[in-house]
Amino acid sequence: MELPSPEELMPLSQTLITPHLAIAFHITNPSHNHHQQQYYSSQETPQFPHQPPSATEEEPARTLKRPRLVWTPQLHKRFVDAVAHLGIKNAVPKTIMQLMSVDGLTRENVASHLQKYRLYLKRMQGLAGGSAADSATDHLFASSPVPPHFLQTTARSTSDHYLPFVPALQQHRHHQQMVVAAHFGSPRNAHLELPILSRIGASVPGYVEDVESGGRKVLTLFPPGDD
DNA sequence: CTAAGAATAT
DNA sequence: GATATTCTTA
Repeated sequence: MELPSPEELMPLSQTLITPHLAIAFHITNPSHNHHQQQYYSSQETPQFPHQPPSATEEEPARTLKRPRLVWTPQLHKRFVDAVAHLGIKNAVPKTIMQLMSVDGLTRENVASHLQKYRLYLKRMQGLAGGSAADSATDHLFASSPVPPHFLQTTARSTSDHYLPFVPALQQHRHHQQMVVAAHFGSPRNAHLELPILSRIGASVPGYVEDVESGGRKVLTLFPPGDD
């Protein structure tokens, strides 16, 4: 099965800044500092107010506060594809995350989304007749077709995985995106028993996308627009 | 100890 | 409401 080549992949990206940059730019908690919550390209150089009296120590990357993840339809599609490919059994946050191989995507991100998605699926099974289960909330979930076997009332025993992992093709239409300097994409999760994963060495290049959402700067893993 | 999943919190 | 974080449990 075709695995996404770097060119085929959506410009999946995660706004990431190195701990060093975060410190240097004094980027901290968005809820406390949302007015300065920004992510800078390698060229934009913000003028930060000042350095806190005793904050010159490097803070571990895992301790840094990550920006809120926005689940774009593209990203959700990757999620669904991953779940479909894995089968309900193996579709747990960690595995899904690994198969998605989206740079910067955390297990918690996936876990939270999975929880919501399962609720959606459950709610959808109730409406077997044909009445649409849309409440403007499900627009995201409705954006990607739900694989039939997701809606099994009881878990299957055999054949639960077979769908090819179809990468979301992207017509190089995303122009001037800000390419961030920080590139966390490395063979971070490159050892797994899953055969497919061994072939997925690819993490996606980094693009930065600031998005206004409810007055807060938020980060997207995909540029807005076409699919 | 890790991580899934549900329950809360922001 | 969407996503994050906490909490309990496997």
